[in-house]
Amino acid sequence: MDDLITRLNDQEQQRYQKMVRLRERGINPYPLRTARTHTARAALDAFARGEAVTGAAFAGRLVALRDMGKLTFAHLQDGTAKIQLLVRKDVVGAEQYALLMKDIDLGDFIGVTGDLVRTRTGEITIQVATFELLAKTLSPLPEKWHGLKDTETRYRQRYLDLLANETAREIFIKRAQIVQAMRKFLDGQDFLEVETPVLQPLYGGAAAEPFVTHHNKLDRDMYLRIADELYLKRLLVGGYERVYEISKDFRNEGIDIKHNPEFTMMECYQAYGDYTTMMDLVEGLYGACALAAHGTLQITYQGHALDLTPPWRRVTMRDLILETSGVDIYTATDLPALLRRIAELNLKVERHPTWGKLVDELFSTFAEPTLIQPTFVTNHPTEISPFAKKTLENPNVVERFEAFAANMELGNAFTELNDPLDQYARFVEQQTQRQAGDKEAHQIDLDFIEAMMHGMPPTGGLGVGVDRMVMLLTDQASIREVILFPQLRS
RNA sequence: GGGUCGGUAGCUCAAUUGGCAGAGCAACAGCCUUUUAAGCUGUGGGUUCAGGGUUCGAUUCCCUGCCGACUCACCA
Repeated sequence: MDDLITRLNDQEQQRYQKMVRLRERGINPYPLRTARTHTARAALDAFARGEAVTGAAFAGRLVALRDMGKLTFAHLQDGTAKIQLLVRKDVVGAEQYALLMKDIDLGDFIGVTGDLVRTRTGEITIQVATFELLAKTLSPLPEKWHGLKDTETRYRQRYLDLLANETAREIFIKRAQIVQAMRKFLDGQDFLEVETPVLQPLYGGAAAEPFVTHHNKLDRDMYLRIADELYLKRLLVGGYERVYEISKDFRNEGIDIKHNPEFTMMECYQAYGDYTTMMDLVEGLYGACALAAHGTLQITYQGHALDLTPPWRRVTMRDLILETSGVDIYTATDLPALLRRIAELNLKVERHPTWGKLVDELFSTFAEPTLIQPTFVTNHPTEISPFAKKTLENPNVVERFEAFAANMELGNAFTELNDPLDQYARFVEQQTQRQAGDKEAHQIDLDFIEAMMHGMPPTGGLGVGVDRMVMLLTDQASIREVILFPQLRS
């Protein structure tokens, strides 16, 4: 403990000395119990309604002190609101008053009792009768006016950000409201919330590199899940018709303004639905969450006015690529033909191109930057969609959509593939990609195939990035602003 | 992983061509009975991210490393 104390800076040393003085006078700086009768919000509201609030007990953090000599104004912040304190030396007594002035610091938790009054300026204020220390603070808090701006400190010591920056506190309240609305919406549609393994012997359900870990007693490597898909579908084989899971997924990829290695995903599956069912679901879900966070479907994101009112625009990937790049992927239907068209556009080609990957590249480069208003982009290449059913008209593309708004992908859904033999063939194709060097291609999951051989109903499935949704609904450009403890470099 | 910019007191920020490292808030000692970024007087507080180099002298210039932001690559 001594080594901790010697590491304290000068302000922390002073606070520590105050704590020692308090103990010497028989005052426990960390008492066991708090007697509270009112939150700041409840008391302010009651008084504003004209009710008298007398002999009330409050608890919170001391966040401002204005010492006028024989009286002091202060502000107490609790979990609900900030409320002004008026402490008069002639009311609390010289000894107590001196305690406040000498040994209680900004940031300390205190409990006060008193009556609510209005000051001359009209502010509803607790006229303090008694006060006591509830918890001593050793480190000074960030400055009251400029707040805390240093991004590294804001993310690494999020508690300081939440204390100093009102908007940060509000974002995570909205996040909770959004997730709550999501659950309520899905529960209301008779979806069953389930939990599936995070720790998996094989990973799958998305194209991504996993985090690898090791089980010591079993002496085998395990993977943190990259998606919930393959386990949730097993539950449809098991007879549940509508299931969903809201959970962390993990992808071992770069970190940037829209990607965190662990992120929250909502996946749901609905038997006897298809991808159009999922479009209706996305519109309903986003609507419910937007209403919970905003009370309206008209939102502003990074300067863009967005209208979430259904129906959202629905456009095929082919039409969108044709419209934005001039390339018709239904004319250039094989790899050599598409490569020739792409060469004309001077577009860079990756090392292991397939027709599907090039289509995706064309889409990302030309079409995606144009997608501001909510849009369902449909009918992706079969090659990059190993879990979706092919369309009747064209086996090169599948019944799939990705939802976009403000150039951000918001969700991904399929008419789920339930043909075990086709599924096996897709896995084999993925394996080929894998052997060609694509680390993100799927491994063959025979256990999943076996499940599907027992029969899976026709199903619509959907994945929605919860962090992305919160970004959109709180107007935040960076995913780090909507994750309490985001991954930083080290 | 590449590029650009940045890291100075507890917090927010200054510091001229390379010449004693400063301010506001916070802290400390005082004054003040209606303030609310209270005010007034005085005081203390620095591994200038770390290590090396150039120089009489480095917060400043150079190199290496660490950390962050943005950006590119990557990313269903």
